Amino acid sequence: MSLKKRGSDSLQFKTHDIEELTPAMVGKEIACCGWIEDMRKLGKMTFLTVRDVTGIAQVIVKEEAQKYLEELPRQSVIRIKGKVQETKAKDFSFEINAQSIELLAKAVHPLPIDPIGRLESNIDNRLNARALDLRNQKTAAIFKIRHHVLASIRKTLGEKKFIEITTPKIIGSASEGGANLFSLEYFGKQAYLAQSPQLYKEQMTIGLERVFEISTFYRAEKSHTVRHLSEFTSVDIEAAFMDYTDVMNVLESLIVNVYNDTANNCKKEQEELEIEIKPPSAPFERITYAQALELLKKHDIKLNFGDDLQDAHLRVLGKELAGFYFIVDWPLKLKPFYIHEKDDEPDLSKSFDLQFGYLELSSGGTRLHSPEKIKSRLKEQGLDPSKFADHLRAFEWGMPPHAGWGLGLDRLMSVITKIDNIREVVLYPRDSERLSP
RNA sequence: GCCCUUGUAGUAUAGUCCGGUCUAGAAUUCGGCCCUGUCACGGCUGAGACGCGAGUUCAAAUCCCGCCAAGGGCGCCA
Repeated sequence: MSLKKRGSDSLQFKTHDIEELTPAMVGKEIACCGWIEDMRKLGKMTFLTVRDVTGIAQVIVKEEAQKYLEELPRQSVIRIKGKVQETKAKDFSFEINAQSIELLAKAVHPLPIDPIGRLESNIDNRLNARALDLRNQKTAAIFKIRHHVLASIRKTLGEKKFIEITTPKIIGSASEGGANLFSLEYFGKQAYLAQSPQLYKEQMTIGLERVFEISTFYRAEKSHTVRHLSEFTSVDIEAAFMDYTDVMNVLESLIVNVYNDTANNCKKEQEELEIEIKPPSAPFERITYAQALELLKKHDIKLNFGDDLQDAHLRVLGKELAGFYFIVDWPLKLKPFYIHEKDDEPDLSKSFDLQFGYLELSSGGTRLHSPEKIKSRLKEQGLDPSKFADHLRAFEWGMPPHAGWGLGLDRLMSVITKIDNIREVVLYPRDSERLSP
């Protein structure tokens, strides 16, 4: 029996992944590996279903091979050598008649959750046993989709001439304002975990013009909701010579491509999750902040210009505007110091949020590139420009006009998979209560 | 930081409102026996639980209080 050949690779353990087995191989001797998902003993023969990451196969064990079945609990890892043969099974088009079974690793029962999901374990137990939870095909489907989402994002941004970068997560200054940062001791100095690559990605437009980063960032807020985590994955772009409408278009086509790619590449995963990924049509609806206030007025919610849109308000808007939509032209005072004002209406800003229903997925805008303007905005917001000296120096070196956004990948995942709790779509979520595993 | 809800075998649950019927039930998992075409196989059988502490009561899984844990909401989230 020859070992599995995959390009120039050969695998020591098996001749085939399970998905590579076909009814046309009846009579052929094969070896494959996987986890025992189910077992039905019928006297002098036993049916196993064995799963690897590619699929599931039925194995029949009888006669002498039955000696291998002792001490073989479910979820144990086994290597099967056998012959492909025809089957009478309902759900399989062939089966493997085992000649030998090698126990590679025993699963020690009781297991902390039901790994195949017949009894749906609660999220707490599943997160405590996350690796085992990935044997549940619903859970595995989420992270297979996530892989395709990431691949799609990299493809789209690469095609649009964005260069992938990685910026520091350990930073020396917490002076940006806004969210609370985690602090840590760094060789005797005070350091912080970055909440965003904002300043670095802006600086990188000088040398690389269009950059993007996909990384985890940190926020030390005791938020207790289904949409917040202390450690989250952000997709960030920054592009020289673009303004906020340009980067909105980038975001829009990125989202549409993600939907198209996952719709096409993740058929099995959609079945597992009992969802249909339906690509949205571009352009997404765009309403201004002022129009959002008008809409809310119709629902007897009276806000003054300059009031932020609270969660309750966004829920109302989300019912009016199903799916993806942009809220643009926010009051300047609601936006961070680096956001550019509108040329004709300086109380407004060249900014946008991308929403899905009530959920904010992304925010971005045209950035200031004049260091003088940034300094005065910093002062307006009660921040000390001297704390930004490193950053502001770069603005003296030929900072191009630029725009960008940050997109919450985990929130996007929860929208795509139609799973409300963000913890479901993150392998090992970190929130104010959970630090392990 | 504030508010609400929930803690019963490994898992997921019934019972809690209205204390006694609970020696805590069914399922699944796990162990043993039987079974040569299962497919959530089936049959027989065994093991396994009231989060912790204090209280009320003749009597507490059930009511009260505290603690712990979990889930959710608000706020926070440049």
